[in-house]
Amino acid sequence: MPQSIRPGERRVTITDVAKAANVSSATVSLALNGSPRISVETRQRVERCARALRYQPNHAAASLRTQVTRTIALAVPDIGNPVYIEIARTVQQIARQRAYHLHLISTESQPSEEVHALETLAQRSVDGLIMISLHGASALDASLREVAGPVVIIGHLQDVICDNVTVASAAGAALAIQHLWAVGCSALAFVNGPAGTWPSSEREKGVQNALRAADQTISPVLRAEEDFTTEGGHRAAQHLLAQGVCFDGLLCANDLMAIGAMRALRAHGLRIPEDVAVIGMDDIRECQFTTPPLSSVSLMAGERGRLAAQLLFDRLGGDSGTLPRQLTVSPVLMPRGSTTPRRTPAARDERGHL
Amino acid sequence: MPQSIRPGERRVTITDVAKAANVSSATVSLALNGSPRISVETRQRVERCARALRYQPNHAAASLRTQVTRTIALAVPDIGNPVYIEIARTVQQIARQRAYHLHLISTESQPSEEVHALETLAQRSVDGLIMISLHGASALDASLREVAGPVVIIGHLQDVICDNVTVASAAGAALAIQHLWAVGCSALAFVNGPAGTWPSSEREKGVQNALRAADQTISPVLRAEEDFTTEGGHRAAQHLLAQGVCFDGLLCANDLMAIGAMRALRAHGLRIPEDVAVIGMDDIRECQFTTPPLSSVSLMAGERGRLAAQLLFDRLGGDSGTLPRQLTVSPVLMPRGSTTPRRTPAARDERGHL
DNA sequence: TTGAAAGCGGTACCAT
DNA sequence: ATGGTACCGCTTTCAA
Repeated sequence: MPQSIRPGERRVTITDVAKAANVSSATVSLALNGSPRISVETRQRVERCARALRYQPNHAAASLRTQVTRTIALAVPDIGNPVYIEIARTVQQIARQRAYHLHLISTESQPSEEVHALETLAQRSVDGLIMISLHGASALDASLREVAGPVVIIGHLQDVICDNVTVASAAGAALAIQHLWAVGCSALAFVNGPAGTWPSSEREKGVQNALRAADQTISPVLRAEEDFTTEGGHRAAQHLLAQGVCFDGLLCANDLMAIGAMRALRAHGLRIPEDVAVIGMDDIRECQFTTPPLSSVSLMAGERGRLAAQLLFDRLGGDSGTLPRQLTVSPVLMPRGSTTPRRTPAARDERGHL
Repeated sequence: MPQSIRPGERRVTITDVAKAANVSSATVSLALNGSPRISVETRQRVERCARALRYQPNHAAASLRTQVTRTIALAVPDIGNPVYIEIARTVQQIARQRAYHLHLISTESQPSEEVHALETLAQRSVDGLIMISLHGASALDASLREVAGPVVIIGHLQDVICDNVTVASAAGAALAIQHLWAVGCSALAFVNGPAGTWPSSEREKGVQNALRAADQTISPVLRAEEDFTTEGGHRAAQHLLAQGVCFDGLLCANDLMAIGAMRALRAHGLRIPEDVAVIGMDDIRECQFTTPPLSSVSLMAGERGRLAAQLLFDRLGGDSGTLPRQLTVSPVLMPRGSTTPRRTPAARDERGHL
């Protein structure tokens, strides 16, 4: 007969439940885990006792024995960037579906923190890891080769030594440049992210490709390197303006920077899109709420998260033998108010940024 | 002599290190944990061997033995809301300082998920928990009373049965209303959040108080209940407009809603702040990047995170006997472009929202 | 200063 | 269908 005992200090264990239900601890374990080898009657009695005693299985004990934690980790470079939050939501959702916990880690893009994240795998804190890395994972290469469990990298990989999901961001940048031309821009500026990161060099490459592919004579493209934040974009645009650079179309390496840049441009008396058309990349939700709404190139964040989670759970599902797989998603142009075509293409000459 | 062995499948344990270093596993444990009772010489040898074998302590085993995980959890209602991210960053930072891991959980405001978060405590997955709850924790009351470890609630608590930090959001709402009057508004509208949540009822109360306290005759205050998202604010504003409601000042229950509302107002041909002054609450970073910049009432998110973490770590530091403490922070008005005073107060009569 | 051994709380094998 | 019991890998007495 189960009775509602309030135990003092000691935690209630499987043994307590066993005693209360007059069975062995082994039986309790089987019953609570829904083994078919236990009679319905016994299972129900055990369940009642467990509930009455408010039994909660000790996670550490179980995972020590089973070598499984039912937890995965997601390491992002910056928890303040909405695009990673987007990925986190998707991954979280899929993890929940599979009854896994999600450990969210913000690495602040520091390699030491990234290595630390990989170590949680070795320490058996988590069963698998999805990591978003901006360094082309080159710094992680060594750690990655000896890693102690399934890892999926979102981002670029020197060699494909583990599953990874990328986006054709060079193509995305080209898409953006072409769009700026299409809406009537002729003098383009390009605010890139920090040098040495893979996203930055890919975007650079995409811009170059677009220029080469264009029939028209090459318009001057200017660059300013800043970090991937709103403040970075703001500073970069101010810098461009201070140098007296003349442009009527601006591509920023991501939306956060574009939002910062728009603010700087407007503070400088420039109208968007009449004087300068602005486009970002990522297509974060905020794009819809700026004035004017910010055009962007979607880098399919949610989709990348979904694919990464899928790859990871494939591995966790036992598919550990097969070779690393690489998935690449294609960017999609999202034109909005910040790049609406000039009504009067001829009026372009009137522009000026003062 | 340590040698760089590449073990096959089996994980390398403390025993492997012990063998390699010709000591017992106990000694390895002591040495690696920096016990002073181990000779320097031995410690260094052990450390060399551990490194050579790439030994990583098994977290489950250690925490099973010590009953400590060095992990805390933070449960937020919605990971998509920047204000919770702000709190998460602060908590993360403090946790890192103390060499604790942070488990971030998004409850989507579902009581079942909140209870689940509490259970991770009982399961010994984490040592402590900070939870942001909108329900006034009344649904959690029962679970909270029997909780198996230190908990800090950010938000309202029916009875102060555990540490908690709140913000005087009623006072904040009053602050906002007074500000709208101060800048020359006379007909106010108020878009509140979902009914039944503590933040909503507090804001309502604050608005009422401000009205009562005002000498002037009471201006009509209108309300629309929506959820705490940009979309919610957008819908609410559209609704107000569609009903032909006349107002020149708008308070939204949070910034996300205010941003959505501004978009709807502008789409309706209204100028901000000339036709309608708009103010939100929370003071999220995005406020600075809207057009015009959104006035807000800071609810001190970062500060609340910091205090909560502090309370929690006090408990984890052994201070478990003392009574629950309750901390309340005061809101701060952050006036920006969306509520700049009318140049010509008389011109108010000209306003109209079509 | 170091080693032997007893757990921590489950799970899973092997009996019965 | 159930019970006995040997682990999982580490920490921590207690002895030597």
